[in-house]
This record gives sequence, C-alpha cells and structure tokens, in this order.
Amino acid sequence: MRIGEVSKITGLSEHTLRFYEKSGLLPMLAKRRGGVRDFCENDLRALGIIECLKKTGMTLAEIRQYMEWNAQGDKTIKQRYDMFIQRRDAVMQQMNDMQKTLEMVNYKIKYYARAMRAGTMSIYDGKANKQPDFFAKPQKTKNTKRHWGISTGPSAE
Amino acid sequence: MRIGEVSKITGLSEHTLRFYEKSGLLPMLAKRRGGVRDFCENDLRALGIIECLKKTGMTLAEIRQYMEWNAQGDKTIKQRYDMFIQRRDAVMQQMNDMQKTLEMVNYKIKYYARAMRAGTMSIYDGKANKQPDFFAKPQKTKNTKRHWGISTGPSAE
DNA sequence: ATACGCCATAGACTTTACTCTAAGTCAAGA
DNA sequence: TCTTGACTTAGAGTAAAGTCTATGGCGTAT
Repeated sequence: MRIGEVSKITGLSEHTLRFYEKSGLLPMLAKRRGGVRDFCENDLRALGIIECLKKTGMTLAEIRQYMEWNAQGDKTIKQRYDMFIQRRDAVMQQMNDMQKTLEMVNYKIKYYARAMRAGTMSIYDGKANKQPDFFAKPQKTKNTKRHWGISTGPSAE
Repeated sequence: MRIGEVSKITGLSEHTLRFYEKSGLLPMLAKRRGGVRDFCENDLRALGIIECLKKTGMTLAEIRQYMEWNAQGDKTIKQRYDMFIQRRDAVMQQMNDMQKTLEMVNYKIKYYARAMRAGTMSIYDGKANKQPDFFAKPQKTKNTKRHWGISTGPSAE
C-alpha cells in the first residue's frame, strides 16, 4: 500500500504521513526500492494509535517514546501499560472538562435564545448574572451532576 | 482588581492575560492612570467564556470576533446564538471522539495487562488483532454503544 | 521514446498561542 | 529620599505540528 492510498484511508495528508515517519512515529515502515513507502496493516494500526494518543493530549515526541518502547519488546511492557493508565485518566479528565464546557455553552444558548425572542439584550439589565464559573475548583462536598456516568473502565484484572 | 490577582484566580499567566487583551479578547477592560489594568467581575466572566470557547475548539481570532459582536449589541444577537449552537455541536462531536478514544485506550490497557501477567508479548503471536479501527466511518445501521447519553441540551425553545 | 502520475528528499516557511526580555513607570513603606 | 514590588510597553523568541516548494526518480500507457 502506497502513501496516496493511506492518505485517503486515514484522512492524513501525504506530507503529514512523511512528517510522522521522519519524526520516528513509524519505525517499522518498509520501503520498496526507490525509497517508496510500503504501508501494511500494522502501519495503519500504528497510525490509528497515533491519532488516538494525540486526542488524549500527548505530543508527537511522547508518542515517539511509546513507539520506541514498542520496538524494545518485553522489557517495556510495564511502561506501556502505565502510559495507557495515565492516558485513561487524562481522557476522563477531558470528558469532565467537556461536560463543564457543554454546561456553559447550553447556558449561553438559553441566554441568547431569550434575548432573540425579546429582540434585545436589555432584558438582562440590572439582573444578577448566573453564568457558570469556569474557574471554580472541583468541589468535594457536592456531587456535580453528570449526564453520563464515569466508569474507570476495565481494571487491570 | 489588578493583573496579579486575576492570574492567581484564573491560572492564566500575566503574560497571557496581557496577550489576550492585545489580541482584542477583552475590549472592555478598564485601565487606571499609568496604564494599570483594572479587571472587574465582567472581565473575569469574559475570561471564563474565552477558556470555554477555546475548549470547544475555537481559535483566538474567532473568539475575538465573538467579543466584537458582543460590543455591537442587539444587532448581533442571532450571530452569537448561532455561534453557540455550532459550539454545542462541536462539543458533542468531541465527546463522541473522546468516547472512541477511551475505547481504544481501554483495549490497550487490557492488552498490556494480559501481557504483563504473562511477562511477554509473545502470547499474541499469530493471533488476530482486535484493535479498534480509529479510521472507521461512523455507522448508521448499528448503534454504537455509549456510556453516556447524548442530549442536545435545551432547545432554542 | 516520452509524457504522466505517483512518489522521493531536503529544507524553508507558516500558524497558533503563547512566553520572555529590556527598559521604564508608579505607589507605598522605611 | 530611596527602595521595593507590582505593574507597563514594544517587540523578539519559542514550541508544536504541520505545510509547502524545488528538484528529481521510477513505472507504465500511448
């Protein structure tokens, strides 16, 4: 499989795919004579992992570290396991943040919907502002309502 | 309220706060004689909105546009309403993405947990790889399981 | 044979969002 | 008065992740 097809499948540009390889994110990528990159199923899976880890907030440098651990085999299993546990925590934190973000956005939608019906913002003159506090520290005492339960996922078993 | 205190409250650096103002994100910010910035409650709320909108994926340039609409009063209510509807969609998309990301991370946690117990990756030799496909198109026919229900939030009423 | 499409490399450039530096102002306390 | 600490400005520098350009090499359809 050559780079053009991989670009179509993944949605990543050919530039980006070459950039990833140059950055050490695809150490096992085979090349045909002439230097043409020859992507296999494993490379596609690696690209899937890369995109996944990016979404969890990792930098390309950190992802490269993971790929190096991969290449080192059995002696780095624990590092890799620990990394994914960390990533799970990061993802759950992001989900919490998105929930808070959604609450603010929904507040604003209601706020502007009301102003739209009135045709003016002046309906809010002199009124207390109930806008959510985005800098509030997470509270221990009061369980903030959630629209979805947080599960820690499968344990280490 | 001066910049140092605001920095402590928001967690944003003084540099960043000045940079935001220079970028037009805080058009109403008052200054004392000598040029010292004087933040009020509304400025804090504006900073909350800025951080919120950043999390929804907006750039500072786009957020600045919103702040300009704010300053223009009643004639831009619809633009601002529409913008927050768009933001809600973006947030819900991100939540879906995070769910997919979490599934991949949990798969990997199980994968490495098993390898850790065995002490080797070789237990997977010759086995089919069940790693989630990160580039799969969203399917219409099969409701993908979710850990949290997606609500569109309050409608425009 | 030659033109076409796909691919290669090296390296320069871009965008976004900060982050820092240098040099200076200002108000309050010893 | 002098010092200290918090603040100011303009502008330079940085980091991350691409993105693009110039130039050239293959393999194949006409």
